[in-house]
Amino acid sequence: MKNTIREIVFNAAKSAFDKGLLPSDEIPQMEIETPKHKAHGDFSTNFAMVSAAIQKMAPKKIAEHLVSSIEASELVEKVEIAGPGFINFFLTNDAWYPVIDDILSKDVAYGSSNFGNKKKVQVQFVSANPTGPLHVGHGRGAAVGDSVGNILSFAGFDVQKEYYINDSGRQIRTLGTSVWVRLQQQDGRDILFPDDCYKGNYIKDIAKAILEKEGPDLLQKEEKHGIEICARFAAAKILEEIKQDLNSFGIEFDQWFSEQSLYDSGRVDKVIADLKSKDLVFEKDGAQWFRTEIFGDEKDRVVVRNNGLTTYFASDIAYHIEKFERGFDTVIDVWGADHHGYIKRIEASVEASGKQKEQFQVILVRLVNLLRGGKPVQMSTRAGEFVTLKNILNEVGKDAARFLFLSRSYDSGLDFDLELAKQKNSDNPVYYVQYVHARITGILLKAQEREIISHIDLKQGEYLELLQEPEEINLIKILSSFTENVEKSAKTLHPHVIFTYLMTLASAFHGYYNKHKVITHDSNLTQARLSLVLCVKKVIRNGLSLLGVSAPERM
RNA sequence: GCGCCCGUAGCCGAGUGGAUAAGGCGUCAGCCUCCGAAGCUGAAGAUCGCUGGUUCGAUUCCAGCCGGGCGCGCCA
Repeated sequence: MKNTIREIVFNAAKSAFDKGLLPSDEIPQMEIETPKHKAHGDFSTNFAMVSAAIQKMAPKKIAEHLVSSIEASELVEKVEIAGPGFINFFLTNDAWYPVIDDILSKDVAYGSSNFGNKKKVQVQFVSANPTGPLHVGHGRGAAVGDSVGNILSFAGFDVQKEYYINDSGRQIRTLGTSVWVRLQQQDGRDILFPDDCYKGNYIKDIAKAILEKEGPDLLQKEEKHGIEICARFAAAKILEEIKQDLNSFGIEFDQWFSEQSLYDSGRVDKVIADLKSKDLVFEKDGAQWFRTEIFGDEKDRVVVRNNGLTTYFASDIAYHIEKFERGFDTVIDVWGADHHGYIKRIEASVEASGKQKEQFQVILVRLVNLLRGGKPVQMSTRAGEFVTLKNILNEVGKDAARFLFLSRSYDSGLDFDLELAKQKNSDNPVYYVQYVHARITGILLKAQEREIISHIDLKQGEYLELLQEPEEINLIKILSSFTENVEKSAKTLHPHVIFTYLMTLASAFHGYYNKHKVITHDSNLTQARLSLVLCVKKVIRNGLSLLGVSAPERM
């Protein structure tokens, strides 16, 4: 619809120039926007104001000439000049009806577009160490990453979702030691539990599980070997549980990428050697440093320590360069906001490999404050006690959790109240939106029962011109803006744009429902309204699915 | 101290440089013999942290200050 208006403005500008009303045929960067206030029309352009300098003419004068050159159209009811020179377009009701047939025919694809031009994008998220269960913070990151992937894909990007497994020797060895020590303790030996080991109770469970599998001989093994066995077993088991948790959170990754594989294939060594040959890595104090400072970082960073071991950063450089070698145009990482100091470092790696730093983007997700009835839930990392993602899913359910995680911009902190999330009332926005879907399904079934329609999934709108109520036209307008909202969400990488859109649509529907009956004694009008609400149902479903939330037929 | 992020009503918060700053919670007053009340309608509530600057126009961009969060390891 916006593009149609843009065309009308272009043509009018050209015609005004041809007629000699405007001195220049240059068309500046102008906006076609939907005004905040209905009194300002359906669409508005700042053409006259931004043209003032080019045309050397007062904005109002330009607007007058432009408006006088607009060709009459069935879509446009009237055009007004307002304020400092805005040109406001008021469309006829007829202009909006085609939206209904468009939605009915595109169905699950309505809202998708070619905005991304099939550009290859990778979204990497969660990527938690396989050393313990996922917690709330991972949940928010997971919801954000998964939705961003869905939205980009819907907007026409070629998206791959990836999980980076930090399974490098060092961390996994600590995990192995943790299990090994617990094993010894459970066998009655008096061993002090090391401070840098993982303290959670899940370690004890893993110790029991491995003892069951390997038998008591395990305890007699030489320590180094025993730790190794424990490490492998524990990492595999935890990763399996992480996969299950993510699965019940509705998330599937296209690829699980192992950090260890970067070492095994020699990529880490090769990258360091390459950087050294370009003099981007140098030696100081017995360590190898990457000159990240020349790329804008605060200081240079160590990639190989003076004890010969590589840092986490070393494999991260190799990993990000490897991603681009896989052909991605853009690589997006979803991180906890506490890692923001790391961005410059990775940008440096990306630039050093010859890519633009804009091709690497980081979504920083702020922390989640877990509450119960307004009071903070105590989480002691010292004791390894925390509320896991699994606990939350069991308590509040996938849909409520995901919707709340995406309810606001990720660059704000989020209070997640377990009591609130469980409530099935208007305090809980997920039900507000899902209720629309269930409610409409109810109406359609009723209409089918009364034999007004033979099937609840109409393929084409009927008697649309009977939709004359302002609430009806307003609903269609909101429906028609779904695609541009998806694009905006994709462009800004902000899934909460979809959340806000769904709330707006749901609110408009509930208001309409309370004011007007869909099923009336007038069968033509009823069919028209059924066409409309079916479209609302489909768009609600499409929007919810981008957020990974289900659209129930009944609640 | 340096760097990044945030500052919008009592609270939570939306807002591609545009005209009268969404919505929700909470408060107050209403709506079910009628398609699902997990819903709706109305009222009250804001010097958009402060001060300058850029602009025809700033909540939005820039600078400084104030307040909050996070980060500044040869940890991951």
